[in-house]
Amino acid sequence: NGLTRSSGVENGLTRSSGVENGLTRSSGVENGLTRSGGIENGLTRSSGIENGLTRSSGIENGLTRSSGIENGLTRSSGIENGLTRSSGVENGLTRSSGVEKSLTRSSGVENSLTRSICVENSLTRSSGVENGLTRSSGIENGLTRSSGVENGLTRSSGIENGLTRSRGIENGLTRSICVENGLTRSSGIENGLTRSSGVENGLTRSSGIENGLTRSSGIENGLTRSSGVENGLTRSSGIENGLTRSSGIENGLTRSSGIENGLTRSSGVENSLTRSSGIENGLTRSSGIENGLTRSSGVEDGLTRSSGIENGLTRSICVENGLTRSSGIENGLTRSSGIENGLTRSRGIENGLTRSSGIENGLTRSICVENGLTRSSGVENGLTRSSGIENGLTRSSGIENGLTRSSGIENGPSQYDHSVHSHSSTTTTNGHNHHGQCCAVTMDGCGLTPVLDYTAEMERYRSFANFYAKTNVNMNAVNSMNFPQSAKLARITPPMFPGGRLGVAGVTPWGCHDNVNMNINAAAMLWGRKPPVHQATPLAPPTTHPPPLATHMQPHPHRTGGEGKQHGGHASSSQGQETHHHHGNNNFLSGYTTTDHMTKQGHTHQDMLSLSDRNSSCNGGGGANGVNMPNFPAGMLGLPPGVIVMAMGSHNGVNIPDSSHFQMATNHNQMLSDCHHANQTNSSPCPSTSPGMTSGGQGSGASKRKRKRCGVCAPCRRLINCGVCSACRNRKTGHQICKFRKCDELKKKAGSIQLESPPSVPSGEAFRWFF
DNA sequence: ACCGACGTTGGG
DNA sequence: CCCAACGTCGGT
Repeated sequence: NGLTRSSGVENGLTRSSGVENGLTRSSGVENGLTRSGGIENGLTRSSGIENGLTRSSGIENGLTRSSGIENGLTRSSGIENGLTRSSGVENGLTRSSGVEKSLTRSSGVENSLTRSICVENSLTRSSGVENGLTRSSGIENGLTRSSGVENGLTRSSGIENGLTRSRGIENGLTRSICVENGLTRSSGIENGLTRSSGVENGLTRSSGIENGLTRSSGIENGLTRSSGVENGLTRSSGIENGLTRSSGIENGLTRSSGIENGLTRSSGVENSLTRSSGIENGLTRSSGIENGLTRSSGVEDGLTRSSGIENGLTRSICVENGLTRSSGIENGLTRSSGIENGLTRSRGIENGLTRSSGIENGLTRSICVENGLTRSSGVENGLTRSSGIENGLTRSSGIENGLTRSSGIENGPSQYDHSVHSHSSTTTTNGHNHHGQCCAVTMDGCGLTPVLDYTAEMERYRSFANFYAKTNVNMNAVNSMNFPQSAKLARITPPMFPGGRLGVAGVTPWGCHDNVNMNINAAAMLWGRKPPVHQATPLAPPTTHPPPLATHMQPHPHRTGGEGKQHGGHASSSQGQETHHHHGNNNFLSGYTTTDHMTKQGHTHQDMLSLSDRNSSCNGGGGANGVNMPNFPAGMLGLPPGVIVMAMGSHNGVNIPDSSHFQMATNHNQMLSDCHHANQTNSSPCPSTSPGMTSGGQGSGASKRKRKRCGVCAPCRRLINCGVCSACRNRKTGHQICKFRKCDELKKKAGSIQLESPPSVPSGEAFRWFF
């Protein structure tokens, strides 16, 4: 009962088959092929096409329409009750397949590829696109929309109930993968790459970006937002319930990874790099920075904040429960590393270097310094403070339980001018502390005050930490379950710096000789009664005796004490060299590379987010090409077995190695799999043979039992029947699963016991996820 | 090897 | 009881 009509066609083929009550019409076609098959009650229409191929198959009650296309390919297959429409396309490819009750629309496209695959009840729309690729696959009840895009790639895949929207993009790549109930939105982007993958219930939004890369992956219930960025790279990965926000950035790199319940925010930054990684329950914030590098990594429950900085480098590494803050700095370097429960603060500095490293429970503060160098290293439970200094040098190194204070100095001590006369400036030099009090420092009027001050500061901080922790607890409570993923999420185990052991080890952290000649205004101050008083209070409760380092290491099983010690001296000395680099170099990027190299500590896991090739397409990231992820232990975000990597068949858009796909994938596997024995065997998520049978002797002929789908192979991951294969067409009588969903394991002979490859998906397999 | 069909299983 | 899907058989 169908109507098939062809008119004004020249050398074209118009074919309708298996149609019931449908209308198939082709008009104004030239040299084109128009084909409709397996349609029921559908309307298929092609008009004004030239040299194009328009094909509809396996549609039920759907409308497929192509109009005003030139040299384009429009194809719809396996659609049910959907509307697929292409109009005003030129030389483009528009394809819809395996869609159910959805709307797929392409309009005003030129030379582009618009593709929707395995979508269910969703809306996929592309409009005003020029030379762009818009692709949606494996979506369920989601909205994918691209509009006003020029030469861009917009791709959504494996999404469930999500909204993916791209608007006003020019030459950009927008990609969403494996999102569930999430909102991914890109708008006003120019030449940028926006990518979201492995997100669950999250909001990922990019707007007003120019030539930037925005990427979110492995996020669960998180908000990732980038706005007003220009030529910048914004990346979030492995986050759980976190908020990552970048706004008003220009040519900057903002990266967050391996965060759990944390807030990472960058705003008003220009040409800078802001990076947060391996943070747990921490707040990392950068604002009003220009050409600066702000980095936080391996932080736990810490607050790292940078604001109003210009051309400065602010870095926090391996901090635990610490507060690192930099504000109002110009061309300065502020660095904190290997700190535990410490407060490091730099304020109102100009062209100065403020560095704190290997400190434990210490307070390092620099305020209103100009062209000065303030450095603290290898300190344990010490207070180092510099304030109101101009062109002065204040250095503390290898101190244990000491107090170093510099204030109100003008044109004071430099590295080779050792005349320190200010009574308020005290420096301990001895790298070796003979016995606790040997190199202790005393100062008039400073006996107790600093202690109180420090205590107050730490209390303040701790209250913050507690507050923040509580906040997150509540946050978690809302989400009920403790995230199942968190257990699987690679533990955040940044290799720690040698910490307070630096000085003890006898290694001069900076490799400088001047300390020996320093005028020592040695004064004793015994505020080093550290352990019982305030240090061991809230954060490191009962364990007083084990060396602090060991204590610290405890929660990080991946790290070995030997490792820490082994690299201890090396790392510190490297930092010393690095210092010089930075000092003489205004370009943070160059020093940046050096730094990374040094802090890598021999780990080969560099650039775990696989920035690599993406940099080439991003100005901001370009400079950071050599950037490595410092201090990430082998286990951190490596790809464990079971990783799935989805590239959606496109070889050019691949860049899969995104570490973020890690656990999420595994979880997803189990979710999709109907096998629930995953935890019974750790080697294989789902035994091919039911546990009960165990045909005693040999699995040879036995196994008459019905086998289960493995749940992890590519076909098993498919959600929707193709609707066009033989199995689908003969569903009523055939009782067979869709050909494209047939488990790879079940395809094999029943007898063949697979000894080798466990269900971990071979990388190649993942590429066929939806095909 | 592929397809269609039937009997049957296992889960909801 | 229903449904999805596995195992298997026979035909091409």
